[in-house]
Amino acid sequence: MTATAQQELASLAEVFHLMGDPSRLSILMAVLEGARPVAEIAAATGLSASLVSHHLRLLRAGRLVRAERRGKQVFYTVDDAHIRSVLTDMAEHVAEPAPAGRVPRAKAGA
Amino acid sequence: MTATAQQELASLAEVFHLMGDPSRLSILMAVLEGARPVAEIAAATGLSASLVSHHLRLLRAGRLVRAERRGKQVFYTVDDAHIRSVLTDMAEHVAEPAPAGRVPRAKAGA
DNA sequence: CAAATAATTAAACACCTGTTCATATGTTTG
DNA sequence: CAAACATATGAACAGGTGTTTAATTATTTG
Repeated sequence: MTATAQQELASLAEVFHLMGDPSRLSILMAVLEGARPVAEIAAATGLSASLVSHHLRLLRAGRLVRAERRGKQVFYTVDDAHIRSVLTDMAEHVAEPAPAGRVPRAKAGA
Repeated sequence: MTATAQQELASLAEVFHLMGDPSRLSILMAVLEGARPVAEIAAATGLSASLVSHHLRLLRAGRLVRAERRGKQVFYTVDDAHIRSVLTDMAEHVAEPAPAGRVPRAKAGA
């Protein structure tokens, strides 16, 4: 594997890692439709403003969301269209029912 | 937010979390094109067979990969087409160059 | 400038997670 | 059955991560 491929893999993993936390994911969902201020995101997700802010910083650093200040408030939105399609795709995947008789356990009785 | 929505969110986050680790992501990449035995995955990714096996168990539990035994070897493949499209989509996202003048720092000089 | 609102940051804690090393399980072959 | 190969599992360790509480920095408004 080339060095640049390694780097792209790391970047890709970083993005997924950012989406792999329930709090962050709900934040992303909250700003999926349009720009919203932090307090509103906090209210919508049920998380504290502080925690939301913490996560938003990570999401911003990973370029998953964009920030725009309007007066006292700071509005956040999803940065990219890809994020949108990914969230949609994965939602479908998760929605699928699990085919029976998969993921066999190691032993029957144990 | 409804209780089921919370649950779907958790499931969704779990899937992303599984993809959010460089080792696991490289394993997924390795089995993206077709079924491969553990030893081959280990060789392709540069990870130990033990570590690959550990991760494969998690990926199996999350239904991201499927296992099939052929003699001494166990072949693994990506479980679902959605995973494929997601990986493709996100690869594109990451490949995009960062627009200049984003993610402003807190202070100019500091 | 002081007060109030909105958001960010810092420090600390509890918990989880990836990795390694050693051992065990399963499977074929002599 | 014993040996060899392929994979899986268990225990233990190091480092990372999400969350909370408290304090701080912007921004508007009296």
